[in-house]
Formats: sequence, structure tokens, C-alpha cells
Amino acid sequence: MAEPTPAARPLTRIQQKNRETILNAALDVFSQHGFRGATLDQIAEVSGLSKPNLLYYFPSKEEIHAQLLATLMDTWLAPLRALDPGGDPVAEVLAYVHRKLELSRDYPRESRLFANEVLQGAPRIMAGLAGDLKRLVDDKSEVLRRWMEEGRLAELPPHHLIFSIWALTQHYADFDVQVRAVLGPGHDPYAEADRFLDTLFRRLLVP
Amino acid sequence: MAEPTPAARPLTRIQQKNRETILNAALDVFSQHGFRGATLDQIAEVSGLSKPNLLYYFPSKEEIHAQLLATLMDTWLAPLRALDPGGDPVAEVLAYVHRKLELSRDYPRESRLFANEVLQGAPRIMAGLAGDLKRLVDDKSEVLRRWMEEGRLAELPPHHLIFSIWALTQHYADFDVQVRAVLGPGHDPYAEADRFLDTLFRRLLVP
DNA sequence: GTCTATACTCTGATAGAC
DNA sequence: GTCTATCAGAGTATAGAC
Repeated sequence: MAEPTPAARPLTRIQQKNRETILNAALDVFSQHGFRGATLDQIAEVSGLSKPNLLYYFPSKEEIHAQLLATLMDTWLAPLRALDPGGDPVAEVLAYVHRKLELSRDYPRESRLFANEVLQGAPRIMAGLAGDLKRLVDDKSEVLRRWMEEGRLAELPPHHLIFSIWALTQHYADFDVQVRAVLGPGHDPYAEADRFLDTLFRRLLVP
Repeated sequence: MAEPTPAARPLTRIQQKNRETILNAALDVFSQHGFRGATLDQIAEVSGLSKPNLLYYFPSKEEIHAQLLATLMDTWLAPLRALDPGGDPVAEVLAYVHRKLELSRDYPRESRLFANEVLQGAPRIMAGLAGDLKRLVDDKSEVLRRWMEEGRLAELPPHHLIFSIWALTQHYADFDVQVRAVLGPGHDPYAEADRFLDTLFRRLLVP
């Protein structure tokens, strides 16, 4: 447990906990107001720490935001990565839709953080979009294209099929207040969306 | 033409033109950064007017934003209003999808302004969402429900069907940079989307 | 109608006591 | 590690000359 070396890196438990508290509060604020609209004062208030204390744990506002985005991208792409070229085509895509909707339901703040960033022209993640993301989508699109060629999936432009999954699932997180305002009380948006999207993609994809 | 009354309201041509210049610049800035992230300095620079001059035409930043939102809502709901209960069900819905996608293509800034507002919890248009918008959607959902009952349209939850049209069409405006980054060069996203969405909704809706 | 100058507040970041 | 105090710059808005 003891760490005798003088200039060591590992964080203490209290440091870990405070960093997490800050990142959690920052996610609240950044996801609601975007990078420029968010203030350290708000993050300080939500986290319960003082503003200088925030800047003891992170060198700058920019750095807190960058940390959140870095963690996000991995979580965000996991469901698509899990699409198995060896599985049953329709079942695989439906499972992807299901996982992506779960992500919207369980991590709506992350969805909105990402939406804010892309809406603002993605200045901080453009490289990731044109790099990792494009490679992954191209790769999985090729899998879809092959399934279509073999007649095991309805013929559709694979990239746009993937866009449609993103659009439909993220809508329920990003436009949550609109969805609830229009549905009115007594609804469970995500449960209804889960059934609806299952029907939609089944009809669309079964050859 | 002459207006002899001393304290009259009508704006001169130069006033009209300057107000439009300001609103156009403000749309650029607000749609990219959201309300809090936008600054009067940016709007002044884009419009080519001085900052105090902005505030000669509008009493505050808040008021410029409010003006944009008010104009927006009408434009935004027009395509759904035009859905004709007397027309052919599948054709009517497809026409709605088409019109909504055209709106995304021709007014992407308006789409992003709206998206920013809803992402931030819609503090300034909550009343409109729960009022006018909900009434309109409830009304058109009833039309869809009747068509489904008559067997002229596939059975689906009408509200979620409308959400899916919003999600799929707005995605191409709001996530434009992501769509282009993933597709790579040599694509026309809106032309491809138009064909894709036609196929998707035709398969989904034909009973 | 438009500009310069400026008042006043907020925001990100730092210094230094404890 | 955490706080109070504070700075420099940016932000909205106003006053007043032209």
C-alpha cells in the first residue's frame, strides 16, 4: 500500500472520489448547456466543491470537458462494436437497436453531451468522427452489405441504416422533454419506444 | 403612404433591413452555440454592425433569441399541419416525410436552433411544446389512428410514428458534420436520405 | 441611427493563508 | 487539500457625443 517514491502518480481514494464527483457534476452542466454555455460556478455548485478546488483536481474547464468526451466515445461505440458478423442478421441488428436504446435510457446525459458537441460542429471530436468512428461504421456497413447480398437482410444503403438507428434511439434521450410534453402524463417513453423500434426494424429488415 | 401620426409603429425600410441582418446573424450564432454559449460580440461581428447598434434594434440578447424562436415554431409545424385527412394515407405520410426533410436541408440552422433549445430543457418554449405542439400532434395522431383502423395504414403507435419522422429527418441537419464525416467525400447526404426514407416509410406503412 | 466610452457583472484562473 | 481573496478578461447593457 505504501508508496515510497517521491514523485509518484497513483491517486488516493479521496482524490479518485473527488474527481468522480466533479466529472459527474460537469456532465450535468455540460450536457445541458454545451461547452461555452457551462460555467465553473455551476459545476462547483452541483458538485458541492469550491471553484478553486475544482481547479486543484483539473487544470482547466477545457480539460474537464475533454475528459468527459474521452470516456464517452468508448461507451458510445461499444454497442456497434458488438455487432457479430457470425450471428443471425436480423437478430443482430435488432439487438444493436435494443442496446443503443438502453444506452439512451440509462445514459441520457452522455447522449446530450455528445449531441451538444456535434451540434456545435464537433470542434473537439472531429478527428474521432472522421477516424475511429468512420472506420468502425465502414467496417460494420460491409458486414451489413454482405448479409444483404446473401439475401438474409433487406437491401438498403448500410450507412443510412446505421444513421437511422442512431437518430431513432438518440431522439428519446436528446429530445426527452419534447417527447414527454407531447405524450403527456401516464406514458413510459422508453418502454413504448422499445416495442415500436422492434416493430419498425423488423418490418424494414426482414427480406 | 404618408403616416402623419406622431408616435406610429411602422418600421422604415432601413430598420426592417437591419433587423433582418441582425436576426440572420443571430441565427448563425445561436444555432451553433445555444443561448448561453452565444455572445453579442459574435452576433455583432457576423452582422457587421456594432454591439450597441444591435441593442438599439433589440432591447436585449434574450429578446433577439425569443424573436427567432417565435418565427421558427410556425415554419416548423407547417409540414405536419399540411397532412390532409382527406388524402391517401401512405401518400400523405410520405409527403410529410419529404417536406420535413426539405426543411432540414433548406433550414439547417433553424433545426439546430430548435435542437439546442430542446437539449437545454426547452426553458423558453416548454409552453409551446405542451400546448400548440401537443394539440397538433394529438390531432394528427387521431387521423393516423383512424387510417390504421380502416386498414389503410399499418398498425403502429401514431405518436411514435411521428417522433420517428422527426428524428430521422432532423438527424441530417443536426448531426450534419457527423453524417458527412462518416460518409466521406463524394456523397449527397440529403439526396440519399430522401430515397432511403422513402423506402423505409413505404415498407413500414403499407398495410 | 450609429459610434465611442464606459459601467457593472460574470467567468476562468491564481495566490496564499490555513 | 481546501478555503478566502483577488485578478484579468469577457460579457451584457447604457450614456452620451455626433
